[in-house]
Amino acid sequence: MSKPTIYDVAREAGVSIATVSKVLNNNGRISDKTRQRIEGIMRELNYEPSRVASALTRSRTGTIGLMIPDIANPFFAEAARCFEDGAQRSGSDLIICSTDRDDEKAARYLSMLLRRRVDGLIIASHTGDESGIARLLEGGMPTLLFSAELPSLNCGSIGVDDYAGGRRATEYLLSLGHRRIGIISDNLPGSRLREQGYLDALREAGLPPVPPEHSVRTSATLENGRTAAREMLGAEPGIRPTAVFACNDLLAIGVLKQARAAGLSVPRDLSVIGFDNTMLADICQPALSTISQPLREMTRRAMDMLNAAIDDPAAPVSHIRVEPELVVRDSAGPAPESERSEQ
Amino acid sequence: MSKPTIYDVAREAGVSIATVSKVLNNNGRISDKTRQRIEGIMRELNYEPSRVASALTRSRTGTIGLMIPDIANPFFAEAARCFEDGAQRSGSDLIICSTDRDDEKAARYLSMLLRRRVDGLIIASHTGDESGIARLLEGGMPTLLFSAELPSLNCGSIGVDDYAGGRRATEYLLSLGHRRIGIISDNLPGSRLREQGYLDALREAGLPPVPPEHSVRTSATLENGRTAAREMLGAEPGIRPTAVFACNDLLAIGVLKQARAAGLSVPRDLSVIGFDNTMLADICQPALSTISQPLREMTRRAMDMLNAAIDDPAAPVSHIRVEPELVVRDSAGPAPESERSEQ
DNA sequence: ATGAAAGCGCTAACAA
DNA sequence: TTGTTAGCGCTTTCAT
Repeated sequence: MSKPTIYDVAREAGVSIATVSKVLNNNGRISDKTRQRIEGIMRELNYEPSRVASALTRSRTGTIGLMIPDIANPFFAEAARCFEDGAQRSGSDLIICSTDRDDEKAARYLSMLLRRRVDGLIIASHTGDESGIARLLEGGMPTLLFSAELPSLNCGSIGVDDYAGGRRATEYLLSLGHRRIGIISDNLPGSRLREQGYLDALREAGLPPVPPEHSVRTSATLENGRTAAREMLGAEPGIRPTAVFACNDLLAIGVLKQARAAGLSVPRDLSVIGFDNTMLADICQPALSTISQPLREMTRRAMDMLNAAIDDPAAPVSHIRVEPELVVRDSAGPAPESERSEQ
Repeated sequence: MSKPTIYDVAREAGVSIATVSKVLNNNGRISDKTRQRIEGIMRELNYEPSRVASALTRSRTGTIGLMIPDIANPFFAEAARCFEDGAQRSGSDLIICSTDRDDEKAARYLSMLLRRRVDGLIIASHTGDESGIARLLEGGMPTLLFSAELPSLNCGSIGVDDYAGGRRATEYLLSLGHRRIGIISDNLPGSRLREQGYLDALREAGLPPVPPEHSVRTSATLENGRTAAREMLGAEPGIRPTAVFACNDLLAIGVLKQARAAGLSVPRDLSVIGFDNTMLADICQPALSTISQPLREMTRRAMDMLNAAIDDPAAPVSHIRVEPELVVRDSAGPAPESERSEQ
């Protein structure tokens, strides 16, 4: 009473297993009559061909690994969903691994994925140590970096143009008349680029360098955003920032929360802009103006790139950067009259 | 230059593959000396044993399937994270399938999981058609229903006590003096139980039956919550509900949004209570009072149950119901003076 | 158009 | 303690 195998189907149909295999994979020449008979029997037997057996003979398992920091983080959950759909379209399944940005955990997952002989790997969780990825590449594993570039490695990548995004966010704030603009950034490489865009935008606007107390770097949680904001907004009006650029939505929402707790009205007393445009941006109050990553497009292209790499591991890798977009909602407004820049 | 196999290790170590297999699985008697030599060689060769080959010989693949409506939905993302950790602890990997509550999609995923020969299945996505699950059970697939019971099927299940949760939410609102309490519920079986708890609580409080316009059933999106609230709150004060129980957080947040749009202050003019206690409840404004599902505990026990079923498919199934808990935040308050019930 | 047979990389008796 | 061997359920030449 165990699961039927290809032998059962063959016996029942009075043909050889080779024939059954051919109808399974739709190759070879099979007469319509036998094909239909065999298909009927498969249905009758509730036959499900073993993908583990076929993975052993072919070189492909039809599974791809996705490493992210945490599936419970809405940004990555949304990305994972897109990847899942993409994998599905190309007949693969996804194994999602939440690394918590823990190098040891990441290494364990990596080994697991290798043992599973995944066809390819998408890494959306920068692990700090490039050596693991370098070894993957040496081993010939098709690998794609998502939202992270490692220029020293010959590994394809796709991500939003973080620098442009940071710049765009800052320019928007500047255009609203803000001149004291704080930043809360994450430790990740992408976040550093966003910060660089921010700095350049300020410099080009002729503003003085950002004082250290208006720039904090932390890791991306709501609570950290709050803490950072508490310090930054503690100063008196006229000194504290009139706007802050948070390098992701979670941090931005922490700022919103803290502003409220401190009795500051957003956007009247303080403007806030985030990054990522997760569903949270639409849920918080006031709704968050933010920089949107075109996830759907990014993941679609990522899957295309990965599939290409799987089909031809020798193909040259590419690095793609897509344009982020400003999404205006309600959390950023004109700088207070008294603080307006002259431009 | 392909991936090393057990043969490569054996040759290099000058032993048979059986010996290598034994150190791999830590069984059989192996002298410490050879074990260490073999382990050294494995490391040297960067050997990763093929789990697909071992899955073919043993009966287990070490993977379990998780069917949910949508990984991008925070409640399920949080649950998936817990499941992932649980699977990890027992040495398995998770394949997550977002069905969008689409029966056809669910069927496709189901077949894929069967072909992958998953060791077990957690179904957290009620698909409406029990026949698929019935067939699974017949086929001997260890299956666990999460947040859904199918009394007609001999399938283990674990979930929160929805009835008690609905009741608890409603009693809380009653205790705040509300007497016109609306409900927005989902189509899912769990949601119906929550609604039943709500109805019973109202009846026992001696309140008149809920008029139809104070009870809407829709599917769980923020937008639907908003729409439902728009209708329900359109009536004049004195007629419209002073409180609404939304059967999940997403719907509740929709209500919050609509209340704000309609110029109603929460909780002064309207109290709102949700269900699930997702991270959203803490992010929205005012923070949402809600009924919490002890996800961590539920998923831990779920994994235990599933593993037990995998180890002994003949063992009797159990149905576990865990207690939900009221989490008080800021979205529910006393009923307006003029509306207080007498009790 | 169909079949026979040799693997794929492992595990698990059973021998030695 | 170690080795031999027969599968596991498929795919894929190569014959027929």
